[in-house]
Amino acid sequence: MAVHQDLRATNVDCADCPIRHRAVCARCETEELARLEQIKYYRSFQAGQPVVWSGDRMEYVASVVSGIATLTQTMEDGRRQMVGLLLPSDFVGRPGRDSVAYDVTAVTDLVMCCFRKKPFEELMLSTPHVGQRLLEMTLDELDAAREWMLLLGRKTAREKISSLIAIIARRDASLRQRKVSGRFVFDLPLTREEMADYLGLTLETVSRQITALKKDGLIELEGNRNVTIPDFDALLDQTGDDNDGGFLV
Amino acid sequence: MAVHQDLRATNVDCADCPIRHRAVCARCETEELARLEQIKYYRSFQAGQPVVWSGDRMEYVASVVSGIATLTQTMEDGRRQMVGLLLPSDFVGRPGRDSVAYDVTAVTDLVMCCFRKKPFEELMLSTPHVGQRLLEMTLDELDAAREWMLLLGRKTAREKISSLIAIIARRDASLRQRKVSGRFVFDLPLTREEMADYLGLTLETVSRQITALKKDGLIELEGNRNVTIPDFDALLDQTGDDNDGGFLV
DNA sequence: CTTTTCTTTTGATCTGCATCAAAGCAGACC
DNA sequence: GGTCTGCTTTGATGCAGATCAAAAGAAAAG
Repeated sequence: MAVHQDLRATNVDCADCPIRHRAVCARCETEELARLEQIKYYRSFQAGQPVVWSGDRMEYVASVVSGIATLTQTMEDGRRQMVGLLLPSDFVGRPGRDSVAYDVTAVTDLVMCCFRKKPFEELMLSTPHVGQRLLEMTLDELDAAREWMLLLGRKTAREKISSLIAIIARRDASLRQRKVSGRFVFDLPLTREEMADYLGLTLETVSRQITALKKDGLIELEGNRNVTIPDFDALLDQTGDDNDGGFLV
Repeated sequence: MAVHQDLRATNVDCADCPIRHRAVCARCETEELARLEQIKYYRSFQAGQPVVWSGDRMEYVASVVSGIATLTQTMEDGRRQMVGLLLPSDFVGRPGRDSVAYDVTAVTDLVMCCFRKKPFEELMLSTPHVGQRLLEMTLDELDAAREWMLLLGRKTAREKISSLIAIIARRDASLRQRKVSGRFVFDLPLTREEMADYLGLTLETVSRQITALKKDGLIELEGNRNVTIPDFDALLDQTGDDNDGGFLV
């Protein structure tokens, strides 16, 4: 999720935190920053560790400082669907509701910047900018969810994998402030099984399709995490999307 | 989307409009109501008519007064996925962005209560309650989208149809203020093809599964729109969901 | 009432992905 | 080094749902 250009980071701890950035926005009061600082704290999780379970109370809202987390839903018989992928600067939590409807899990080691919910909600009421920013972020997430629904409902396995690799490449590039063209090199943050849960496939199908993309020269692999995309547009052609560049998130 | 209990409707024109209700909330100023009235207007659409196309500018935000509309995404080769279903009291539009990313279509005759975007955005800045309510609604929609993603990614055809019928029954019942148990009778607002677009299936599969549910006594059909659910819990058992009643939307 | 058009059902066949099974690989730990 | 343990690949087979095709209803139009 992109950070506003008119915002400046004031420390490295939480450089990408969208909430905090909003608080130090040139348009806002320094008082807000002070109040956000008071209710802010950090939490760390190890790779694989649950952050919260579906149905639990979550007494804070938070943004990802570093690492990756997933939101997943699980059916009684164990079928699992990922419904959210949180990268640094993404937000999680629901002001106005105290329990979560899905499992949140740390995929890699994870640091989150948390705000206790009650004071955060009060802050939202008194400072419209914070709520405004949150609405904007939630609407972006909704757009992303709708893109994801098209993928789940109508794309083929090959299109799904191509889309996911393109999404990760793009987000990785934007986090590193690189531009979106030329040769991409990055590590897949997810296992084959996690990719399958993202895409509504089995891990075997994911593995087979990645092998196929490799054979077709659309991606190169070093080990089974490190990916190189020699020609990003060629990969985009495989996603089934209108690749006119007008892309969200 | 449920309307707050502490809100009262003041006219029949737009009885379920969540924005307007918020404006006449006992906690809010009457001034807000007056300002909302100034920027409000109604638009009607005939069944089948497009409301906006993907990529168009949408210079208003709106809530559905009566009728049904869909949000759909379409791939170049014509594959289509519904990504939103708007029933009365649902909201559509994006403060802060001027173009839409999907087609909005009237499924039945449709009346929408529209607010010109610019003044609406200004109103949001000055009256936190309106923005607050909008955030709440957007978060609800995001939860619904995530439930929908589980359906698209992991459910079988039978589970998908059962889920859709249950969703429509529940929303129909809540619109009519009936309680959620006992015998449900209602009309399907969607054609088989529209249901297929909702569920990520083909219309033939939808038809076959509906026939199967009928044969198994889980639903009764009169014509091919009017549905009776003799035993709602029995239908819920077919959806694959934890039917502990803790359901959103 | 008849004709046209759209929607729905039903049938036959095909195929993409799931499932089941086993072998290959790589990092962690002793 | 060797042995685990968890991840990934590859193979063989099966099946749910797609596709192709046509008939049967239902609603709209003349």
